[in-house]
Parts: sequence; structure tokens; C-alpha cells
Amino acid sequence: MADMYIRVAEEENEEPMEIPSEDDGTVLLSTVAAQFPGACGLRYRSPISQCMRGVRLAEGVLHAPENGWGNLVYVVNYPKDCGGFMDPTYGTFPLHESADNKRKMDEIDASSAKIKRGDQKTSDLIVLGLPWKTTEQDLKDYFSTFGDVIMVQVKRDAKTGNSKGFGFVRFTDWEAQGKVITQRHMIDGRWCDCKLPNSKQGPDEPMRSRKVFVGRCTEDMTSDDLRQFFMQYGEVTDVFIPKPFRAFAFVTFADDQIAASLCGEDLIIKGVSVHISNAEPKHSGRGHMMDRVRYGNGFGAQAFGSSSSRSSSSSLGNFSNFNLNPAMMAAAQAALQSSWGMMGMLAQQGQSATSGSSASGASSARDQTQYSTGTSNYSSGSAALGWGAGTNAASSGSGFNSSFGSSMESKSTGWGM
DNA sequence: GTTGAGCGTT
Repeated sequence: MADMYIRVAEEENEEPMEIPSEDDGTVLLSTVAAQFPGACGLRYRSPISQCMRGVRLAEGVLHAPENGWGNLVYVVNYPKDCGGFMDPTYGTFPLHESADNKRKMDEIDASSAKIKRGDQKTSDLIVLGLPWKTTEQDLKDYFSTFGDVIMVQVKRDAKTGNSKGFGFVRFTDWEAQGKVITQRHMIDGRWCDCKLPNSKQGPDEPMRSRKVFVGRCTEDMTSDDLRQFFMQYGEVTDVFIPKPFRAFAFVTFADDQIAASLCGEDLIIKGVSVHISNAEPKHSGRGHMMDRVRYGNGFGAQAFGSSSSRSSSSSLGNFSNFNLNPAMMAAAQAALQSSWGMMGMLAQQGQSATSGSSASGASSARDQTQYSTGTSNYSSGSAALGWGAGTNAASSGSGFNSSFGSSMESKSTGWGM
């Protein structure tokens, strides 16, 4: 059978790329994803109904519509709320741009879209929970199974040379980083977490927290119990139970809206009424509750948009309080981004794997023998949705800082949840 | 018993 190709494009009216089909006339999703990283399916506009239709997908195989692939242009589907690439900053698919926004961006700067496909810079990742005995060679050996490792460090006490129990690792490629961030790691007999270090994290929007506080917990509630219970509302990416027992817990969802929807509720878990409320930022200074407005980005809750449901026009509306016109908005965005250093690095709230430690038997005096207490609540969490900002305005830079000075204060305050 | 551990001598 002669080679057959179907035409695939990222948007309906964009130039299509020809993608080869298999001998049986199907097209492999992996073939599509090879050209459009992050793709999860295809759709097309039905010539009859004029509606978009999904292409049947089963087991990674895309099946032609009834009358064959024809000459239609198939449009790539990306995971919901995703601009079309996997973001190893979070190990998931954030990028909170609406399709509208994305299109605009592409018009403005086609090359920036390219940056987002695969060529991202990696970042150092902090490795928490290392056994004291783990050496840099150990780290390198372990992490090399994920990809090319270009840097490892074990942080040690300057005087004694003893490990501080954490280190850093950096990969060449973004995909490796993504993989590593989304799972826990058994290193020399201990479960370790890899995350973006604080220094690489941007601010977060309090109204968009994915984490809730669960008050009035009882001691018999394991993190597994909580995970199981809260799963009914949406994907749970993290459960944290402080040790020793303190009658509360934190539950993080993949979706901020789920979290928000539960706040204020009294829920019954194992026959006990627990109270759900907003998770306050860790280490927030004296501020409390009502002060929370200070923790935003300074431009209103949704100004730079987050994961869900932002219409492309609403962000302007949110600026009305500040009398900002679109130019100033762009400037503000540039200023914010440049102040975070790494362009395109998305801020992060609560990472996925972290609090498995609540079940790991670790404590301030870490038990290095570590045959953890067995409440292994971890089903290798599926990563966190992060806060996102557009990635391409950053070059304008620092000159704007002074004009937005007061707003910028908020950037480093708390919410590194 | 209602707010979480640890974050880089550059």
C-alpha cells in the first residue's frame, strides 16, 4: 500500500502538516504527537453538520471517519486547559491560555510558540529527603535513568561534610524533568521528592488555590482515607497530614475550582464531621485571613489568569479597578515576569509529591533507617496544575518595576503552597 | 488539639 497521509494542523486555518497513516488506514496518536507534542487526539469539521467532530481514538489508534480520512484538515486536540505541551515544571499540562489567547500569541510571535514546543530550558530541581549517605554519584546514577543529567549536588554542612539531606539535579531535557517531578523516588532506601526549588517559584493567586484545609480530622484518618474520600470530587494530587497528629490535614486537587467549591463545607469522613476551608499560605507572616488580598499578584484575582475558565476578554475587565489599559497590562506582565527570572517558567503552587512524607515516617529527626510506617498513601500523584502566565512578553523587562512597585511587593509573599 | 519540613556559602 502506498504511503498515505492525512493533513493535520494545530488550528483550523493553519497550514497543515501531512502525517503518515498505518497500513490499515489508521493513524497512530503517537505519530501525531511526534509532530505535535502533547497532542491527545484529533478533531475535524464535519462537512455535513459543520460541527467539529472528534476522531475516534482507541488504544492510541486514531480511526478514520466513516468515509475515510479524505482531504479534510484535522485539528490537534490537546489536554484540557493546555496550550499543547506538557509542562515539566509541573509534570502536567497547565498553561492556562484559552485557545483564543493562544491564537493571538501565535499571531504576535510565531516563534514563541516554537519555544513552547519542546525546547524549554530545564531548571535545577531540588531533591528532598535524601538519605544522609547518598552521594552525588548515587544521585547521578539514579537520575540518569530518566535522561541526561547535567548537574547533581548533595548539600552538605560546610564543617562536618555531612549531607543536609537534600540536593539538586538538573536534566538536559524538559521531558526528563517532567517525568522526575511527577513521581516520587526511592533513593538508597528512602522516598524522595523532586520539586522546583522555591527560588524558581513565582507567586500564586490566592483565589486560585487548589489546596484546602481540612479541620477537625481525627487520628484514625489516614492520608489514604482522605485521598479516597476526596477523590469523589475530583483528582487529588496531594494529601498532607502533619505529624504528630494535629487534627487537620491538607488536600490538594488538580483543579482549583474543585477546591474552591468545597470551601466552607462540613463533610462527613468516617463518621466525623470535618470542616473544609481555604488553605492559608505556608509561612505567611503575621497576616491573617482578611489580609489575604495582599497576597495576590497585585492586579486583581484573575488578572493573569489561571487554570480554568478565563474568557479571553475578562482579563481586561479585571484591570478596570486599576485604570490600566492594555499597554500597561502588557508592561505589568513583562515586569512581573522579568522579576521572576526565568522566562516561561510558570509559577507553582503545591507540588504533587511532597506530602507523601506525611506517611513516610520522616520527621525533623529523620529516621534514616526508614522502613516507613506503612501508610504509604502514595499513588504517585499525578502532578499539579500550576499557575500560569503567558510566556512571551518577558523581554521588555525591568524598567517597569518602579512604576508597579507597590504591586510587586506581593510577588514573593507566601502562597508557595 | 482548625494552617504543612527540609530550599542552594555560587
